Amino acid sequence: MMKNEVKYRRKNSHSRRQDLIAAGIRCLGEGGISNFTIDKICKQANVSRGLINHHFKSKDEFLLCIYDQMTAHLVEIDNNASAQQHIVGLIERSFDQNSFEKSNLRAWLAIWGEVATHTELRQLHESRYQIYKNNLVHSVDELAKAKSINIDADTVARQLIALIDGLWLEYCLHSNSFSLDAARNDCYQFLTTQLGEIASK
Amino acid sequence: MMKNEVKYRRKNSHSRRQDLIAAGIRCLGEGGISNFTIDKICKQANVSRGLINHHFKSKDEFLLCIYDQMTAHLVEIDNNASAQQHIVGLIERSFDQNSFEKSNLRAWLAIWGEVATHTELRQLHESRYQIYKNNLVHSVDELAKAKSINIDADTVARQLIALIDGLWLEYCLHSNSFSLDAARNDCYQFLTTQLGEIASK
DNA sequence: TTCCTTGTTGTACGATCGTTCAACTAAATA
DNA sequence: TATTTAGTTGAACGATCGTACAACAAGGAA
Repeated sequence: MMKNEVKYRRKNSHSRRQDLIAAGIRCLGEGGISNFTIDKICKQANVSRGLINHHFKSKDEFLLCIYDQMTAHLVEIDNNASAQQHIVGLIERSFDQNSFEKSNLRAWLAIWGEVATHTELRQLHESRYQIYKNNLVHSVDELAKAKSINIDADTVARQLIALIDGLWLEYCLHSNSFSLDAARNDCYQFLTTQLGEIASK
Repeated sequence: MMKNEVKYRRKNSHSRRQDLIAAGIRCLGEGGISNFTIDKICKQANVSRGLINHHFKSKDEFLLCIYDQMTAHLVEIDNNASAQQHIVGLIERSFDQNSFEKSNLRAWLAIWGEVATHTELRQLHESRYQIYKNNLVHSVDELAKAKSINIDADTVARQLIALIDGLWLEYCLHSNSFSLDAARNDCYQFLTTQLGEIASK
């Protein structure tokens, strides 16, 4: 007889939830919301079909947890970083080759598509966006004041977010149209016209 | 007896196809790709379940026709318009209250989400984008030359497209965050920094 | 009026959807 | 070792998915 003939290995609730969330994000990334299926998610996570409903109340709540995971890093703030470092970090992270592979266009499209339907998801989405934007407004304002430049920080933040999102979207949809370097430069050029010279890195 | 006791009224193939396409776009807009269902589309179009497969070979081909319809106006060019009118028209149309209601975020998100999966859809998408962008590059280049401004038209076009798309996305996802007027102004401000003063309308 | 074309209906099919739940068992506890 | 806890399985449910197709009928042609 073999020694380890166990049919499956147990994990504690937290660890298994993480596995399932990662599998869910992978499914979203590979085939959008149509691929976001109990069957396929469980297959991705190498667990049986019924397990996901043991760890999550419903599919909707599961999606909420996935959104939480996907956006957590966007609202984290490094208190040791300067305003400029915060802004530059945001741009660099948005167009970094490594993190880029992970953040998947289709996963985001799917999530955004669901925001209109699911009340709780929309609430979390709004809340995350407010924090994300306020952090940026604060940094832009700080930087402008340090440089004695008179601008509307709210407007500049909105424009920068739009530019980043638009470039990101455009790159994902037509990756051979331009490079990530070009996208980064576009952002820095915009910042320079608004806030003067920025040391990009 | 009533005069018109007909069970249904016929339409020619073209007219019925248009009805179904309109219904399909409405379904996409209301609930994304999950709502894009033969059942629901036919209900929207007030026809029976089986009719759609009579007028379209498959659901995939139907989606292709929908994309064609949704993007047709983006690649049309008015030969009587100046370069500046072309660019201004693009911005105005992107953030016009009326046309805005029709062009629905979720329909676009759903379409973009499918681009990665369906080969033919991706090909049409790439082709449309190339035309759309080339038209803009051409206008930017013409305007810059007329003003004797030395810029890279390709870069400016890319940035403007990204800004428009990003603002549009941001507005759709957080419509109470800023106004369509603000979005328009953002675009004109960007253009002004690149090409000098633009008469916005 | 009768015939014919073709637009339209509605049922049927197998596959897959999200969820439930009884049964099982890995692994910690006593 | 025996008992308990709780993580896991897999079958089953009704609903809905995309597609196929035989039957029907609207409306023009003869």
